[in-house]
Amino acid sequence: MNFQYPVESKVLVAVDCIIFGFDENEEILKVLLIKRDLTPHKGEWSLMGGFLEDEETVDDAATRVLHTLTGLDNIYMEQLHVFSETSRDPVERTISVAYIALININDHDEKLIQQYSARWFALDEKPSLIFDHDGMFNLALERLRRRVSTQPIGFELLPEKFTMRQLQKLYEEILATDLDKRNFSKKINSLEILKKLNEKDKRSSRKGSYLFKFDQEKYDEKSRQGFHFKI
Amino acid sequence: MNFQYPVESKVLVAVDCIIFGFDENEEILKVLLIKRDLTPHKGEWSLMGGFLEDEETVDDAATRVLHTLTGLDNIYMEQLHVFSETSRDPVERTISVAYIALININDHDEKLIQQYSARWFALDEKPSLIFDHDGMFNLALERLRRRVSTQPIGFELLPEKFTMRQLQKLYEEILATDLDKRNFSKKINSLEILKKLNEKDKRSSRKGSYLFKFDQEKYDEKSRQGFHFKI
DNA sequence: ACTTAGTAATGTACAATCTACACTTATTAG
DNA sequence: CTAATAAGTGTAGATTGTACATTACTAAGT
Repeated sequence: MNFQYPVESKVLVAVDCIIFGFDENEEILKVLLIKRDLTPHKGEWSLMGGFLEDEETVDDAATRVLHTLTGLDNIYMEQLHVFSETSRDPVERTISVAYIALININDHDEKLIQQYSARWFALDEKPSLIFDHDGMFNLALERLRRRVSTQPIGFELLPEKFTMRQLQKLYEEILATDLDKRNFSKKINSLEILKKLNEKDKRSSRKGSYLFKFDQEKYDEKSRQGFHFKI
Repeated sequence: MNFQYPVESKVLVAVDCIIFGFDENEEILKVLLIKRDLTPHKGEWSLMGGFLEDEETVDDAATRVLHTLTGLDNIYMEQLHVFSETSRDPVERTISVAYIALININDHDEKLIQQYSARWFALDEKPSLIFDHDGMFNLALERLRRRVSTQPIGFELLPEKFTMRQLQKLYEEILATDLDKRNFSKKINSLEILKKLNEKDKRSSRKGSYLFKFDQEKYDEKSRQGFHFKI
């Protein structure tokens, strides 16, 4: 095409990822942060991010950034919000598209985490972040809280096979509330989107507790029939 | 500051607005579209949009764009999603931040609408739009359907004073469903976020129907106390 | 082989909310 | 004073949510 728009200002576009993980041992939610190695604010904590490249969508860029830090593909990821205060990045005008990502904390590549001086932080130990990253984090947590009640995304934070207790602890942690064990499993089971396996996790007790798997096909089928996930 | 990022590609950033309005007479939801006066696709239907300027946030840009077309300030507006396919705009690489806006269809400035060759379309008469604007519209409608059940934003589409019937028709139209009159008003009243006025709308019947106002203060107070709007 | 320790698994009664459904009331135009 | 028109309202039954305590299972230790 030969058309061109009248001269308009172009800006740098970045993506920043709020990466949540669930620590199975401590049974708490954590966020993955990196020590920034660019000036300004070198050495301070920051979200993992990167700039949009020529042949990428912003989703592509976020996928790339997530892969770079974790070594993982197929990470659950969702666009959060565009942050565009003119002074948000003191270096140059940059707008940033924030993404929420959910990963199983045991899956990621330790070497990469070290290479980027990254660290998992319990939410109540999260340091202050550079630029407007604290705002991004807060919005992400809010969104996660709402999403986890209306979409079956909690499973993204757990291993493929998990116990009912793990799932409950995950929800309790994200929603910052206590739940009744009986009511919780009743509720979850009534959704009919989990497969109960003939396999037990024996680490937690002599009796062992049954493992479950999220049944994506069943969920998709039910969704097509108008089912809405709700916890 | 004297730092500078290594050379990264900058891109054009646009905002595009999906503007919904509720036609009180026809009792249907409509969308405001403009006839594009730029090449390419000159003369085809499009969302109202504009480019991000130097000293603006994307919210500012959307506010400006909305004001330009409607003459209105304080329009309810919400960031929807970033669209960034590399080929989405054939002229130049442009990413667009889509916004949903809700306005009272009777409030806008007729002259401006004419000046921009804009027109309100019933949803089932919406023409195909340029670029990826159909995708933006579809996502906006989905989002509106979810939002209207969980946030008190339906009122943005009605005049300040409205009847219970109008509110119900609005919900029926957005949710594309029929609702029971008794259950609906019971539900709405139980939320206790409307003020019933001592004033009737006599246009619709000899008896006349009471007018209501959304009580923002009461809503804010209840929200602070953990209340969640839900229809 | 029996006891113990420790978590897993499960059911019920009551309260709250949702759903379906139809008649009476108020008003004014004629 | 009658007719026409939409507004306004209640109840019973079904479903869902909530609070709450006991029994079941397993293996390790004696």
